[in-house]
Amino acid sequence: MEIPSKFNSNQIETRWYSYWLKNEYFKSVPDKRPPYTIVIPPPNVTGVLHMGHMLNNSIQDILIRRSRMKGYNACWVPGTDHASIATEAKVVEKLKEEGINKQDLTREEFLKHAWSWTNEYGGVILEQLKKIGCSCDWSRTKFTLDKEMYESVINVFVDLYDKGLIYRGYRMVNWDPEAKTTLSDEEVIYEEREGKLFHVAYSIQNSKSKIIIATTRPETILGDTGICVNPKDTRYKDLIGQKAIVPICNRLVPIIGDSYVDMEFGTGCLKVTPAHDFNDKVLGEKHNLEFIDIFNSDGTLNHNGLIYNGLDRFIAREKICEDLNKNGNLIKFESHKNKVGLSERTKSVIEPRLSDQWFLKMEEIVKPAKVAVLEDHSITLIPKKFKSTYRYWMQNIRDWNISRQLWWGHRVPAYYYGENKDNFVVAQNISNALKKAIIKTGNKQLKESDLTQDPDVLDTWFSSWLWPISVFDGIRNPENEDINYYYPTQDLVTGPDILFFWVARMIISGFEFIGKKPFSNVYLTGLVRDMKGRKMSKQLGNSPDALNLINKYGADSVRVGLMLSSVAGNDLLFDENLCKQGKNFAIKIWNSFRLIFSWKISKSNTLSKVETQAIFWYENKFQKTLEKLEIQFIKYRISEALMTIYKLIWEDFCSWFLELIKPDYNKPVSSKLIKKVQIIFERNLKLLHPFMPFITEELWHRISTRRPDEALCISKWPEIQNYDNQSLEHFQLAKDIIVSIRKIRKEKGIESKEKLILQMNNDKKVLKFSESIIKLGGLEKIERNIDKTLNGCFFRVKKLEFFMPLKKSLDNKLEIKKIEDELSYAIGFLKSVEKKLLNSKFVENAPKKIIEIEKKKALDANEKIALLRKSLDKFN
RNA sequence: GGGUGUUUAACUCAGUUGGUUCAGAGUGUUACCUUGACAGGGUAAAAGUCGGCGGUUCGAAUCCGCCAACACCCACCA
Repeated sequence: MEIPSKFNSNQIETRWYSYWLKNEYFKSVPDKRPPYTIVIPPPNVTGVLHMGHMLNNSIQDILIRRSRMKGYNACWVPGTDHASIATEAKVVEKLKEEGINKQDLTREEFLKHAWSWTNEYGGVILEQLKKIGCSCDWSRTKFTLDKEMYESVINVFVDLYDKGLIYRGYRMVNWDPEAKTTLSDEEVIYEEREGKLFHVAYSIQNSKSKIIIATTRPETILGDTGICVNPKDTRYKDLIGQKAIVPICNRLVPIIGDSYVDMEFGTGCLKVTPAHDFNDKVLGEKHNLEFIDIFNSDGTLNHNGLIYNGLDRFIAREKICEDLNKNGNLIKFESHKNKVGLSERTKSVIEPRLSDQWFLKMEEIVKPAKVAVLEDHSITLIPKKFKSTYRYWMQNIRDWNISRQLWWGHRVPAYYYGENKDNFVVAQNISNALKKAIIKTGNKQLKESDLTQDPDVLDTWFSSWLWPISVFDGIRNPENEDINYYYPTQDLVTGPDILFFWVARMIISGFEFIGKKPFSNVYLTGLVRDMKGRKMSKQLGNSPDALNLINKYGADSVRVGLMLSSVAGNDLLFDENLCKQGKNFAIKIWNSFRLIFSWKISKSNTLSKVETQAIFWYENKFQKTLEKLEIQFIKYRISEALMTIYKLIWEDFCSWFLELIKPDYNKPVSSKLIKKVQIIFERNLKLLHPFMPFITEELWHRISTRRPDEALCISKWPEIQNYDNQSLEHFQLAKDIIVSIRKIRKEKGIESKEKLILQMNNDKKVLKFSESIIKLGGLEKIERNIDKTLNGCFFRVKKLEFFMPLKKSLDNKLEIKKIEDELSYAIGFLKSVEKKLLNSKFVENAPKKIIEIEKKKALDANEKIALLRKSLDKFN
């Protein structure tokens, strides 16, 4: 097979991905092997691949591919999320461009648009995952709105409702009076605005004194149901328990005490409007205050607004101020900066408004999830620093508001009969609902058409929290083969920003619905940021186009680039140069392959001494590296593992091993050597495959013709074997000597072609790799004795002294100075060690081991000093 | 405002219960090297008072306290 000199990544990527798919290497069905399962964090169905996905999914692919090679039944389940808020917003926007208003559509019409949008763009991101090499079992692809997935969510809702864990309540939501819709927190932007702080006097019942409050929104006075002061505030604490009279509407409201009130702010007195402020709502609930809603849905005042009924909230504000002033209740106003929440789309000021919602009681069901992570450690968070975040959340858990005022999603399975909102039943579908309603009311005349389903849908997380279960249909069918085999899964890889939203809730649901944890390890990646440390976002436009990067550098290289700097849980500053580094690495591997397979092969079946040494050393080095790699993987130090392989291949394999066995120009190598090198090369490819799947598969097939069952991606990961550490130390010594020789060559300007002689006084047996030293040092030979009469220079490695006779005349003074410098350093070092050993406190307190080490340091230093003195003798 | 982290070479990061020959890696930088896989390369070198101050200890990058800067999550102040 001809080997192109240039490596073209794009060509091989498509070829090998379709080869993998054709042979169904990624497909998994339960069998006798142990399972290794990962469920993908489902990306938004309408999303496009960004750097965060690339990082996240590269890590999952590395873990999956390695496990597959290690003999596990690897199953990576892909899929997408319907992402109600994001998707609905996109659809609304698109319709708007076409001149269609959401309000003008029926629910069914809108959903039709949403589905056609989903069918058009949905799954694009999954195709993009294929581009980066993700080895998912695509036959298992799931979407959170698929029929089975939908049913699972509904079943869970009904189940939790029947257990008494779901209840109806109300909650403050962000209301956009212009669009007349609820906004999620993400859709509200806060803007600093210059406003006014009004000081308003409230009379106190049965008293001539007044109490003055400060407010930015005087129109909400009409909804006031309390006055609050800090109980520690000596100015007001005596008033607690008394009643105040709200101006204009003359309502009698209690004066309450709560430490929430900041004594320093305004007058230290707070008016409480529970129906129109997030904090006031909390206070209102805590102190049992009345909730009075004063607004219509369009932001005008309602009947509770009395004479202001029908006026817009901002006009009402001015009128009320005027009237307060007339009545003498407006003491003063001052300018005041505050943050105002605006609707992202309509830019109108949002109005906090009470709204009916569904809630899930959390207190009881979180218990096993707390234990699993914090007590029995059956679930590990990586890195473990996230445990404290997890703990904090779990201890401050609040009931989960699971309803959303949207159409795109799983519709709340509650059915109302009659006008009263409290008359409803919860059921899987309308026919079940009818049965329940008939039983509940005793009215056999009820028809399906008398029932109205709740218009809201469920929070997206209320479907994603079931993901590890529902992808295996474990909710509807808890005893099926898949769920029994694949669940619990092993690893979950995701970002720390959704540790609470998603990860914690999956743990909760796992225990609640299956009675088992959903996964054993959670690997939390960092956020991908740009070189300035900014989060990558569309608004900033600082996110590189992921697919462009792949085209430019190749998928393998981009994967390497991302992995090189991504320590678990630490944000990574993404620099395109890292992809370049990845590409250089790919090219290096490609060229090493070209070198080996360009050699002429002789029929000889022997190995030279250097070749034997090189193979022996590399075998040992490989085993030691493999051992290191296993540890790094156990600890999920994936970027370190990549660096380990990077160095094994670039340094050990290319720079040392290949240089050692490289034949002289145009000389052949023995067939025996080629066979050995081939095995070594194949094993290198195996270690590298999870990180760089495409180039490794390509080279694997170039080495020899393979049957389909011999593909690299399903080949066996090398088993760890014993290795000889001492030999590795001996080779390290040889390397140090070679480096010293190269240094002298450079210093003295000796060409690499010129053969040199190395002399030493020790027995040559101390050098186990002398032939290797001769080859890479460019030596003629190594001699047993140092000839002191010759011109040349000394160097020392460990405790050995070497001398190289040189033809060039040398400046002896310089040589002497160098040795003297080294000597004075050694003497200084010895002194500091001796000082330590003379310190009685050190000797008394330090562990024996440490003292031994110090003693050895002194001994070694003494030996070195002697050696240096001997070298100096030569010059005298 | 509450919480959680981070701060080590020009850059991105390691540094595992305080203790081996004076803190490591990759990239970058500098010098030299091109007919023999690869200039997308090779060989070598330089580069850090471990954020600041104080404490514990025979000994601190590592443990404790305070301060500073930055980041993320939560709540956003009448």
